[in-house]
Amino acid sequence: MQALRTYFESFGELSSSNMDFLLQQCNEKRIEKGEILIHPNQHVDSIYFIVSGFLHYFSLNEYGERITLNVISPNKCWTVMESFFHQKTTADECTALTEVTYCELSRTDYLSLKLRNKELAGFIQTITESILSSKVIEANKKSIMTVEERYLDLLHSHPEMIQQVPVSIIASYIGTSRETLHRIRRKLTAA
Amino acid sequence: MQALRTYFESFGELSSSNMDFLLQQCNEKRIEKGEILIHPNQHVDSIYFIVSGFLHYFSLNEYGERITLNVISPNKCWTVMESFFHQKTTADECTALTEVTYCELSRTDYLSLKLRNKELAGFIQTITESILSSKVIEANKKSIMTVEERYLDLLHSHPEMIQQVPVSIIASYIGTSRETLHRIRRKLTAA
DNA sequence: ATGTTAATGTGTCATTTGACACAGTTATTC
DNA sequence: GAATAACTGTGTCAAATGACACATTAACAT
Repeated sequence: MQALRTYFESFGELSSSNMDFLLQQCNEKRIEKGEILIHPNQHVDSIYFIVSGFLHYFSLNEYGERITLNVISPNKCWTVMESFFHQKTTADECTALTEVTYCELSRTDYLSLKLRNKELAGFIQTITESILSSKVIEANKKSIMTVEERYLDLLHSHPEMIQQVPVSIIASYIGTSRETLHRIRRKLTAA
Repeated sequence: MQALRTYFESFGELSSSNMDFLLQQCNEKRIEKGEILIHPNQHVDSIYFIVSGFLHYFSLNEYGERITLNVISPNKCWTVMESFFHQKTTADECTALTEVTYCELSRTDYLSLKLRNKELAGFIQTITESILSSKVIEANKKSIMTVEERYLDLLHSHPEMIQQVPVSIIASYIGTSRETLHRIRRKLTAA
C-alpha cells in the first residue's frame, strides 16, 4: 500500500484521516501472467492502481487480432474511462503481461469518496485534472515524435517494460510493426 | 451564451441557480482571423469554450515551423491543461484560423466555482471526467485508424472544418503531409 | 487594380514501412 | 525432457510516404 500512498501524496496535501480513509477503500490484489483482468463486453466497475507488473489493454479487430491500446506500467492509475464513468460495457480486453499486483477501488467506493467531504472531493478533482493534463501531453508527444524517438523515449522512461514485455507488443504500443521495431533495434545496437 | 448552456446541459442536470451562476462567470469575446489567442511563454489562465470558428493550437520546432497539436472546433471546451492546472508557462501558441467567438472562464472564477457548493463542484468533476474519457477514446481511435480513415472520419464529423481550414493544417492535424492528403483527396474524388 | 504573398495542385524520386515467408530460439505444457 | 506453441531475427518485395521542385490559383495589402 506504500506505493499507492506515495502516488497520492504526489498530487498534494491531504489530511491523514482522509488519506487513511482513501487508502482503506483500495484493496490489494494479484493476478498471474496471462490472466484476464477485463473481459470483452463486461462493465468496468473499478479503478486500478498498478503496484508491480504490466497490463496489456487492447481491442480485437474483425479478424480477432489484438490491437494494442495501452501497456500499463507500475505506479499508474488506470481504468476503461468510458465504461467506468458512463456505466457502459467495453468491447476491449485487458490481460496481465506479467504477474501483476494492483489496488482496486470500486465505483461505489469512488462515488462515496467524492461525497464524503470537501477536501476529499477536491483531492479527487485534482487527480482527475492531473491525469487529464498528462493524457494530453502524452498525445501531443506521440504526434510529434517518430517511431524511433518513441522507442528511445520508452527505453529511457520505462527500461523494465522493454525487458519484460514482448517486442511485438512494444511495437504496436509505439505504433509500428515488430519488423520495423526490430530494424530500429538492430540499427541502434550497431551504432 | 445559448450554445454554452446547451453544452453544459449535455453533461447532466444542474439547478438553474447554479447554471446561471456558472454562465455568468463566462464572458463572450471575439477575435479576428490570424489573431493570437495564446502567445508562446505566457501563462494560460483561462478555459475557452468555442462558440464559432476554428482555433489552431501548435508548437514551434527548432526551425520555427508550426507543428499542429490540435484544431479546436465549435462547441468544445479547450485550454492548455498543463499551463492552466499547474500554473506553468506554455511554449506553444494558439491562433484564430477564422473569426472566432468564444466564452472565457478565468482560473480565479473556475476555482471559486469549485468551492461554491457541492452541486457545482460535482458538476465540474463530471465535466472533467467526461473530457478525460473523450480524450482517451480519441487517442485510441487515432492509433487504430489510417490517415485515409482519419480524413474520412473528419469529413463526416466536421465537414465545416474541411471547408474553412487550410489543407496544410488539416494534413498535419491528421498526421501526414499536405501532399499525401492531396493524393487521398484526389483518389476519393476520382472514385 | 496590381503586385506580393500564401496556399494548392502535381510530378519525380529516394526512403520508409508493412506484409510475407521462413529459420532460429526461447517458453510452456504434459 | 520431448513436443508444442510462442516469440524473435532476417530477407525480399510492393506500397505508401515525405521531400523537392515548380506551376497555378487564391487572398491580401497598399
